[in-house]
Amino acid sequence: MANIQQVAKQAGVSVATVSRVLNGQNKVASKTKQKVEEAIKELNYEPSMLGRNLRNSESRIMLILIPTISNPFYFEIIKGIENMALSQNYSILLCETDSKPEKEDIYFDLVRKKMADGIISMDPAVNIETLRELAEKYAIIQCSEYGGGIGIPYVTIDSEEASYRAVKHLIQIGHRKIALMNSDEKFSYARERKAGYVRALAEYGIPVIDDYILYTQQLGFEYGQQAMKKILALPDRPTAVFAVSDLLAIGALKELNAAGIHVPNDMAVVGFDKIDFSNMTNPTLTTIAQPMYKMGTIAAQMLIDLLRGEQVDSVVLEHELIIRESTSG
Amino acid sequence: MANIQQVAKQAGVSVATVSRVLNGQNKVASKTKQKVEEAIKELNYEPSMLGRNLRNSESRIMLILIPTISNPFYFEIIKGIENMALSQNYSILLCETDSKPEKEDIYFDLVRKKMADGIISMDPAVNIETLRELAEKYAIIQCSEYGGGIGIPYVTIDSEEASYRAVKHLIQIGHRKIALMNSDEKFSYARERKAGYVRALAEYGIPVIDDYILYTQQLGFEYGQQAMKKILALPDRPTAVFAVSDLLAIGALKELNAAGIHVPNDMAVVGFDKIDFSNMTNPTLTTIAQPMYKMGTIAAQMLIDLLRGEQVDSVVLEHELIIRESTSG
DNA sequence: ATGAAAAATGAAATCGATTACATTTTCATA
DNA sequence: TATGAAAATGTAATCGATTTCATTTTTCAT
Repeated sequence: MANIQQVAKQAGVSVATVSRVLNGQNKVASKTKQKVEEAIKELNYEPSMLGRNLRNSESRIMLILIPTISNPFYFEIIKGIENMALSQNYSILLCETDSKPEKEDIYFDLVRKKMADGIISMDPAVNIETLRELAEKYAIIQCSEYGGGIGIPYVTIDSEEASYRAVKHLIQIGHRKIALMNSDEKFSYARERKAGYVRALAEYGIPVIDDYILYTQQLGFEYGQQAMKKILALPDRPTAVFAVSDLLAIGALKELNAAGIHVPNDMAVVGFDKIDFSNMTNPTLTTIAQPMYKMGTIAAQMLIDLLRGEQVDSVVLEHELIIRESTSG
Repeated sequence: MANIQQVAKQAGVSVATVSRVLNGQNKVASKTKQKVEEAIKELNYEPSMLGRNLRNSESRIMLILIPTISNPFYFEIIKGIENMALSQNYSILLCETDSKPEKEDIYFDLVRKKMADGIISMDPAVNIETLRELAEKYAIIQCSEYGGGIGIPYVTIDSEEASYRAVKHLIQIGHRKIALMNSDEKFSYARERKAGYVRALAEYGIPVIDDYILYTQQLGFEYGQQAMKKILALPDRPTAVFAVSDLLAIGALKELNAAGIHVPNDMAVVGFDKIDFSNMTNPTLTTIAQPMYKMGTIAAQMLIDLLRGEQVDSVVLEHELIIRESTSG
């Protein structure tokens, strides 16, 4: 495995010249350049990023923190991040935290140890205080989920408004007994989506019934199924459910199917995220679409800007209510 | 951001001593050790992996090549890899190739440039010749999908046998007109699964009908839907379908649903992979389960062994036919 | 107290690149 | 042809760790 010294020797020039050829910017006489390129080819030389990175004090790696890889919601975001990163010569380290602080810390260490230049955090469970401290020394962007007011730039959608629209849609098609299948309120998105739910109900003078609001520990089919079981056991059963995640909604649909309850006639269902699978269910799922790919590219661009020392501002992207069979027989 | 020099100065020792304290192995007087540790704490020192990696000529990063992140089949494998990697102080760089050689090459470059120590390839589209060449100089493990006979260790299941069992199951419950929804035969798994299909039919004296074998360009719901449309248009319609991926099978189910064809009564369906979704469909999907998590941990361990210079042998893991509603009314 | 062996520590080379600064070469012009 | 500016190239420091080998300190039996 040749190094730059050997290339220099082979080409009969100094390492500086080889480096200049490598990086293209500086002027090198075309004859010299040719000699160097030949030497590179002959020796099958590939510049080591280890050396380059040390010298440049950068790793050109960005850390992506996600709670779990199992939620397809993250797919498109990751693709967006990856493409933007790649186009600017960054690679991405995908880190699944399982929403556990210990695992989070392992990954934070990678930044502290210069193995990664910055972080795009999508983990709603992230310890916000740790994140804030870290952000003082390192470049961090929040994507999708965020803690406001801590000075870390984020890109997201207006969850409150999206939720409001989803619930309003249910009300407008005639529902008044609407359940909310939420996740833990320690997550900002959970709080916001609840707020939107409450606002929509309030606007139509519908009282908020505590029993209609369920909390799931995690996002996953099973949790949606369980929550739906509880809803079905309610004495005054709701006629509609708004779930804060497609995964929950799909689990709910499954449970409704099993119970022989017709969707949307007996129970309407709305999800959130528009994951691919939400169009494969029977009936297909009404849901909120987020511009995930775009969110990813923007997050990556923001991080790169931040790393360049530029000022970056938070971004709120548009969302869209996608009406499908689960709310329109 | 302190470096080892400053710690040494602060502690009144040499950098060698600090390094020894850092790495624990060498004997350092406990008094000295304490001084150093205090200095580390005072300066908030974190050793830079850039320096360490350059010196050690390793990056402690392993590359995971997957065709697309959108197939949940990879979830558990990735988790397995990640956990094993983490436990041995490796990080994983997740790389989506989209089965495009250009993208593949970008990632291969990371290995050539020492940004990654080795590769776990799960990409069936990977250029096998490139991979073989690369394997001469770098550590590579094939996971799930593999090219045999090129001397690169792999961990996988017996796809031919799994496919044989799936089709045999369909035959045993009474089907004789069985379609195969395959993907491109450039992939080894596609060839093997077809072979298993053919063997099962042959065993029962059922002729192979070319029209019953469909090829999809990719694995994805839409492709399953399209293929099912073609099957439904067949003059002598099959009564069962074996799809080589759950994604295809789920798309097929969707299409059957839309066409008002009852599963399994009018058409039985078998998938492959046992992704989470496969239990959420209506009806639930009969499928082949692979020990994905285990496959991941083994692949990671194999790569680490390879990096250590040890001899590693290929592994074939068990699979299991999971019979659910789509084949048992 | 002495000396040899063992333990602890330090000096300096090394990994492989980039780059500031110094030096040499080129080349147009007087 | 001599001269000076511009262009090309080289020298050597640097990034931040690890590690070999040399040196110093400690330990302990005599």
